[in-house]
Amino acid sequence: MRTGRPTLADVAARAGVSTALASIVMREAPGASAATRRRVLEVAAQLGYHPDSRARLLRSGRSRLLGVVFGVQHAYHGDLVTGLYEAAEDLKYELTLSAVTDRRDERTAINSLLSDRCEALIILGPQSSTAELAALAARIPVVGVGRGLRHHALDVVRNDDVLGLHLAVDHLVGLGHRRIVHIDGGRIPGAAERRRGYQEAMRRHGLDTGVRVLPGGPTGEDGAAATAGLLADPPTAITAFNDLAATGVLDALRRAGLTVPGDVSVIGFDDSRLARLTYLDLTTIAQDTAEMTTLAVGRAIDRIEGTVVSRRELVIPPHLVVRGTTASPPR
Amino acid sequence: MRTGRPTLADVAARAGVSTALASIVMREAPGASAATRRRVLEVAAQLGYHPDSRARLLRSGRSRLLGVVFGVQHAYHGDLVTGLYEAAEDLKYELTLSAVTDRRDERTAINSLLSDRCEALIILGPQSSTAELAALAARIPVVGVGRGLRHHALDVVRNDDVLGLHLAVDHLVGLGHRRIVHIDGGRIPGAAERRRGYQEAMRRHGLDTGVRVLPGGPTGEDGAAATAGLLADPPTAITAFNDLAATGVLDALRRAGLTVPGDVSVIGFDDSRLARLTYLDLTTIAQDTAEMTTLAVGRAIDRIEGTVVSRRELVIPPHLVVRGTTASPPR
DNA sequence: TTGAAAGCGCTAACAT
DNA sequence: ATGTTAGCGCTTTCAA
Repeated sequence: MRTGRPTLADVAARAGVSTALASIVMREAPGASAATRRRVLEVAAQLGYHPDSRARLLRSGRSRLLGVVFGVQHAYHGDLVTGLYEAAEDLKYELTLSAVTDRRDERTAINSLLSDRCEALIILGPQSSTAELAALAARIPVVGVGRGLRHHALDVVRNDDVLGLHLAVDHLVGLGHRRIVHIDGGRIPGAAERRRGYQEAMRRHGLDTGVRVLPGGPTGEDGAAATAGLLADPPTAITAFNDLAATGVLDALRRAGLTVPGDVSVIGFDDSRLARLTYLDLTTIAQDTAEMTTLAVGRAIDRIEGTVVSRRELVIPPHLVVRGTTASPPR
Repeated sequence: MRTGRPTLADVAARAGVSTALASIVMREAPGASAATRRRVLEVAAQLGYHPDSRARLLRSGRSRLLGVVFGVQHAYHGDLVTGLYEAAEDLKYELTLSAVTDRRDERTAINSLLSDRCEALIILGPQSSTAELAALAARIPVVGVGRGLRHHALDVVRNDDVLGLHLAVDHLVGLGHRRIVHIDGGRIPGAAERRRGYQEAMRRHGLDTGVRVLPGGPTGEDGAAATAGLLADPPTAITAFNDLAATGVLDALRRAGLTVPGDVSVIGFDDSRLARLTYLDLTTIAQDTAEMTTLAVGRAIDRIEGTVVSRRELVIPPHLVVRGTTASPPR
């Protein structure tokens, strides 16, 4: 039984070359003959050799590592991580993931990344205070994704939540709705912007007097509870803070004997997996995930490489996804 | 402006001690006076020093790192990763995550972990062939989670899918159902076991002649399609391969004018977030996530530390979660 | 309790 | 094209 894993020295010895030469081969750097290259690679495969990334990075000074903090429970973060991998790969950087869970907070996740010598941090749905993140940014580039962070030292890539609700309201008004209610997200990041987007769009359509915002929250229960208060005099359309809340809205409406979209139209927000279920078939607002991840990685690398960048906050327009929960109002 | 991040040498110099002593303090190892400890820690905080985990691990030989391969898009993997973090923390090991995405395959994910010098691999829902994993296991302990892998070199922690369907059928029979249909998962891992569990349980209740397995799959569409074939002569209860398929079943039933659970009872499998939505309120079979993750980490560490282990496959009993989609059959 | 020195596995600079 | 040497930042002897 072998005690350790093979090192570059093992490979070099067995191939009858110096470690430096073996290193050149493993790195696919120029400066080795085809024959040597072949032999070294063969021995490496035979020995099951994998370069030690820690030694490699330790020596070469740079890690070309992008640290990503994400909520492993957030379905949407999964989509974002997928996009980040693609964007990073194209630019020859690698990702190191650090999860936030119920018992592992963002600080812990960040510290672990710092010890991994990442060259920049991409934080999905940052929860730390702006001050904390700004302090961090003094030592390493920090890019927040999804939540607005107003600070001159922080880069942010986020969805245009205001526009999202403009699109939702425009769609509904286009269908003929005038009595449109917004169910709020409370103090959840993004809620204020969505609320404002709703109000602005309503005014733009001359529906100032119809503006009606109900207190709500991000969960299905929040959506259902808010809807309960609506049943006495139901509107013809409801914009929910997010898809999950929208499911609560749908549930409450149907339990009350109202049909969707026959009696009431409903729009969610996020285009989560949930919305795509044929079972729900929810009209919703989709964030441009690919664009956001590409920009986040690009921005992180710009910072690392000292590229001068003008705008610190990148706001990405979402788009409307029409499915089965919106239609013209009953007449 | 400083060019790099502070090293242990920087901290040591500034605190007026040797790096060896500073190292002792940073590692919380015994052998430094309280005064020294305080001073070093203070300087470290002041400098924003974070130990370089690469150098640290390189030198100390061991990494105490557990590599975790997971599907970043799989909601359930999120639950598992959360559990793994907790289990590892308790045992003083750390986790390194490597995601599988549409464009990043399991092999890539594993190789990256190998280069990180993890001491064991925990693979959630392994997709590689048993042969491939067995070859890997010759070099590093491999623990598969969730999917059965029959090989003497591989450790596996998985849910008892057979028992899961026993529980489902027992529950339905207890409610008075006799006409119970199972919608199959096709070639998805676990489908064969669930099918067998259904058949066994039906026979155990003397319902041999009522055994009816419909071809299906893991998606909502699969569930809906299978249900369509049932509408001419609907059973009083349906066990679906998983929660997602169950949503398709519910949708198809309700569209056909049948009520759940009034006319037909439905049981899912997984207790995913989906099932817990008040909107769905799906009776389902829950895997014991905490138990599985604890055992997976324990088993990985047993292998690393050479503890002798008898059983290579650990099969964890799931439990029934009764919600709103099951009731007594119509009379 | 503290310090000096060696070296983990690798890459980079310089030789040949 | 290939080899030699030094050293990344840390931990680990070993000695003081």
